Amino acid sequence: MSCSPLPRSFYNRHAIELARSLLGKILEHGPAAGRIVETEAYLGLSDAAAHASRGRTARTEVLFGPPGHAYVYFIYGMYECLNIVAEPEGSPGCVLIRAVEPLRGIEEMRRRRRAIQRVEDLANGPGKLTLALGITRRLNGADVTRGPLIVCAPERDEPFEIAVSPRIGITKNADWPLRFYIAKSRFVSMRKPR
DNA sequence: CAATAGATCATCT
DNA sequence: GATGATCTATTGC
Repeated sequence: MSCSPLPRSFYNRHAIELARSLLGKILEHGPAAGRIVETEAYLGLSDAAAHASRGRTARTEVLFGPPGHAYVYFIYGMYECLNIVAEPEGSPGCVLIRAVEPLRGIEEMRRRRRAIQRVEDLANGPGKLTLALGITRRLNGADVTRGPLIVCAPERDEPFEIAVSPRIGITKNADWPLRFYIAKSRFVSMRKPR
């Protein structure tokens, strides 16, 4: 089962706007798919917490490229995190995907996360969802409008309320309210800001 | 329940 | 050489 990707124009706007708009959308990688329930905006040069704040390097290259591409980076020697590049080429805003609600390919997700019992815990964190969906650095720079990793609109648009909080796990600009999540979702990550 | 330790390495100083 | 957009297991109350 597959969905049809959102167009590039969807991503060509400010990171904060994109972070809100990605909530409720479907993230699909092969047989595995989930509904995006939690995101964070990273703003670029003005945002000391953003990787791109230090300018253009080998790692941050994709952030400065055109919108609608995946930025996947390796963190803490162990995990990988998925971002979607926002804003026009040259402007490095992006959106960190922090949690998804498993929809399809749940058996595949369980296989990739052996020890996990509850469906709620399969992808409720940035490092967990990449494991559950099989997303690795091989997908860094991949075009999210073309696959194999794609983002698309849900078949039925269900209304939801968006909650806002500070971003999680950062030390710089730790009070900026750039984390967005679906208010009543059981699938958002639980860790507290620091 | 909350707090913390340990795993482990690419990136940048 | 230190740090980091994390997660899990374990310890302690």
